[in-house]
Amino acid sequence: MGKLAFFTLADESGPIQLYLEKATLQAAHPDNPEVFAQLTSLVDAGDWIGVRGSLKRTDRGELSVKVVDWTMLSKALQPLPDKWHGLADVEKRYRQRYLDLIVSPHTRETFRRRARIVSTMRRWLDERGFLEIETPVLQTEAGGADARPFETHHNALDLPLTLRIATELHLKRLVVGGFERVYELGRIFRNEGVSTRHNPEFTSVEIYQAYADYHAMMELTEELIVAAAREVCGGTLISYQGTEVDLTPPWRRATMHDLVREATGLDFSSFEASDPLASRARAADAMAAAGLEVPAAADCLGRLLVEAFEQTVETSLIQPTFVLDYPVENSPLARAHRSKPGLVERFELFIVGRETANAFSELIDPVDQRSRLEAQQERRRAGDPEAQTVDEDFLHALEVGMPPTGCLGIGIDRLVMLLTDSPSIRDVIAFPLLRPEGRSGASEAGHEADA
RNA sequence: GGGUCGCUAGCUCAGCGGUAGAGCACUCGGCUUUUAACCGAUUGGUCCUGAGUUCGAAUCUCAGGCGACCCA
Repeated sequence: MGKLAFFTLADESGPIQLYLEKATLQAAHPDNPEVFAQLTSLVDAGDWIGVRGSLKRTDRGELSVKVVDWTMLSKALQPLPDKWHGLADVEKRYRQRYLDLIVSPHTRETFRRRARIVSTMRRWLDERGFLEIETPVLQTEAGGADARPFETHHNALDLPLTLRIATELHLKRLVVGGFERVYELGRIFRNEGVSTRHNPEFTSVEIYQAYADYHAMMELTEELIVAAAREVCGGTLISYQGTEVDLTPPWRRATMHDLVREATGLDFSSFEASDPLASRARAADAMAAAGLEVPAAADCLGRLLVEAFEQTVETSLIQPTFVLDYPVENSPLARAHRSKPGLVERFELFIVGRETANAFSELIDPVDQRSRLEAQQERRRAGDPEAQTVDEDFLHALEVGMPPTGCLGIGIDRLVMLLTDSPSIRDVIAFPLLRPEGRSGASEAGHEADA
């Protein structure tokens, strides 16, 4: 049996070396000559132990605790992953996140940053008089976005319910009620596929400001995201997956028409004809001639424009870019453009080729809103499962009277990906949705290991 | 939805038609100023599942499961 041993003791604040000297321990425990052997033989990597002792620097200069007493706080029954290689298996990192967190400081740092981003955004909004109000997750009608909801059921009321796909329609009711600045930062659920950019439950913040329009929301977007970037990246020049991204405002503003024309040479405003079908046909021919796909579901000029944008422009928008003025057909909740017929006052923010925010001057005209939602309902009947429904109570609220309002929605997960240099949305969600494993899955994963 | 790749010990991986392996971890013993791997020994496996080909399958074929990445 030796006379000396070294352990590394770590808690969330970091590691420190334990200097274990047989003579010191025995002198402190004259009644237990085996104290050194017990400590070195009973303690394994992963156990939680407590120690008492004095600080010293070893001959190698490492700050250490010279241990005189110790106690086992919690025993690890499962061995830790290889201390050098860590958890290389991506799937295992997601399925057993607790292990990933133990062995990967980088993963821990990502979730610390996520927390700081969220708290910075809340503080920024609170300081400017925005009020956070929680709206229902369980809804009889899922509205406010083009997406399919999760369906559930309330037993006592025998009532079918859906999980919310957006917070929009309730926050607008609050504006009707007189709150001029409201927001909600919370979980949204969409019954859709899973990818490096999509998780069925994700976090968004929606912000509503009365007497503002989408131009004001652009400035708000810049300031809010810059505040988060400064908090976790220390500035506005960041690197994402090897690409330099400059978040210094002001960010580029460009209309969807101009961006599509730049990329393809196609001027969609020139396709307009007196007959909507003729407009659509002219645009379709031009797109086909330019080598673009023309999906049948894109049944009008506006949808074709968006299609052309998605095919040719979207992924090329690396530096932050506000894309302005969307077709009315794709934006049933946005206000008609003040000067451009057929368009709405809406922007989406793209960074590293990904939609990161969406905003508009709100549609507050209840008559216009009703006809747009009825058009959506018609699409739904025609087989589009993502088309919106008519929410009569929401329309009633608009009839009571809503002030001009700007709104903004930001995808928190995608923003966190950007600011933590994470390639997959699963890297920024602690427990992303995964298909259950057939055999060992849930039961074995229940035995947690500790650091 | 399409394609490519992966799944072998707790972890990281090798083996690619002929007795299932290595390093680390675990257990036991030795060493003791170490910074991923000190020295010895012992443990440890439904080679993802199922079917097929074969004298013989972790290995080849097919189907399925679970993932990763790319494309739409």
